[in-house]
Amino acid sequence: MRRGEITDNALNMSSCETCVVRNTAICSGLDAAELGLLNNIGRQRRLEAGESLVWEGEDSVLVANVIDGMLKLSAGTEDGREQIVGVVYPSEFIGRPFGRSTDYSVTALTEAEVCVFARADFDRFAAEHPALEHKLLERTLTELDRTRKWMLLLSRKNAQEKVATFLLEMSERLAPADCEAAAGVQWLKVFDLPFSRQQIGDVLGLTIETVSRQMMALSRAGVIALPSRRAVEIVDRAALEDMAS
Amino acid sequence: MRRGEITDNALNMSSCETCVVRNTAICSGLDAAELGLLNNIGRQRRLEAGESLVWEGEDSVLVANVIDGMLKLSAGTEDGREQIVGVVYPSEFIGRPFGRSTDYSVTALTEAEVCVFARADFDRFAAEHPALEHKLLERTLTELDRTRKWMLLLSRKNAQEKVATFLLEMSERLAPADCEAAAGVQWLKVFDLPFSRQQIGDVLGLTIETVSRQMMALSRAGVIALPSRRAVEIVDRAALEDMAS
DNA sequence: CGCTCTGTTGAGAAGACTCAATGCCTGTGG
DNA sequence: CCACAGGCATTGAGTCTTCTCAACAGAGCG
Repeated sequence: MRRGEITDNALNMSSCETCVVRNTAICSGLDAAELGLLNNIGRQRRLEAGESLVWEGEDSVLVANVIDGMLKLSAGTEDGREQIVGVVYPSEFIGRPFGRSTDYSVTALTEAEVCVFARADFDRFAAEHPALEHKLLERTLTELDRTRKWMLLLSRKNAQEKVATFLLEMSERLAPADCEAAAGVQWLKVFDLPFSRQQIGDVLGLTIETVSRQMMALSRAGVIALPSRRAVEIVDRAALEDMAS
Repeated sequence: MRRGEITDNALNMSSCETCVVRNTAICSGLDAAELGLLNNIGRQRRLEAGESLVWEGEDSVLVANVIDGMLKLSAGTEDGREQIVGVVYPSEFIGRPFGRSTDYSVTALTEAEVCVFARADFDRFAAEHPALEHKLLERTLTELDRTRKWMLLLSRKNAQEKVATFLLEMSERLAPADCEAAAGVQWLKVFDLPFSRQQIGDVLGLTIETVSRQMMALSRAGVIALPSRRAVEIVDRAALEDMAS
């Protein structure tokens, strides 16, 4: 364990410079010297799919940046109903700086690579680096907008609209970032869902059976194709957009 | 009009110093000199109940601080379904700095007093005053947590739990801030709802009829009393908490 | 006193949920 | 390479909650 951590740090020493999200994460406003300091307080960590980083209700002692992979933020009622309240993608930020409590769990959906900080260390660093706080503020504002938009889906859309909207969002957010270079490709025609049917249900506020029925209905209608369990092909995007309302 | 604005500014000149939310709003980190500068770019504005400050889809040119009253943030689908995605209370912040688009409308629920800034002016000021950005970041993080918690309610709670949760939240958030002084009173036993039944439905993702039926059921069960159209008395708080799940 | 707006009540329909059974990949071990 | 177990997904039948549509009641106002 000790051994492993030292190795992680050693790897980490060189990794801020070479980090794949170096120019898109909140670190992008920092110069080389600042980056060195940040490097000292953070460390990289690998998560298996299904592994949790933070648990609901636990004291929030960690914050993190996602380097690779996807994670879910989930909240639940006492009686076991769960809702995924957010999905975190590479270069995005996880955690609640400047605060104690966490109201949700953070769990890896795929194998993931994150850059972890002790909250106290991060808070101190952020307080001294306004550029970083500014980036974080912009991100948080964007995330708030996105979350509010999702509220409309949860409360006012029916099962068909929810599933259609979800598939469209996935086809856009799973598109690799460098597609901007290969301009024109803003979304994927074929992709693998990083979610099980159960998890899709947890995102959309539906049961697993309803998700399954809606996906099958879309498939039967020729709007999408389902070549394998996790794979989706968007056959008629215009129709899917209509159904998303 | 010119006349009016000058008068507003004149009033405003004295009002930052005497502002009732001076110590709780994002301005609280600023010293007298900074406050003077902020004073120059902002102006106070009074809104009637029902009056809108920003419209959905419109370019976001304004940001504001709420001095008094309550406002709603609402989003809608093309076919007219509406969802209230947030409620803003005194000392809270409205708007999307550092960004173009607005995805929701801002409308006064009660008569309200707000301190308005042109977004460009505010952005510039914020960039030069990290303390203000820090306050704004904390607020935005808190709002994001609150919004995520509301998602759980929208997607996983039934009508009874939704209405019970709503009434409890109202009894807490409508409690005047100075109750901290009169320690122990964290919530109100009797209060006037700032929402119509329709608006409660829009907050909870329910129809007006369902809201009405649930309120009547709670009343019949002796958990609450409804002395008038807008008034609510919490008779058995423990029972109401149980029902909120 | 009547008008309008908001809220309440009722009956029926629709959508999603629950429970239960079946089918189909995937990975493991013979 | 095949057989089998376990997990995930699909399908079906029936129920329940909420919505929809429609009528009515009551407060507030001119």
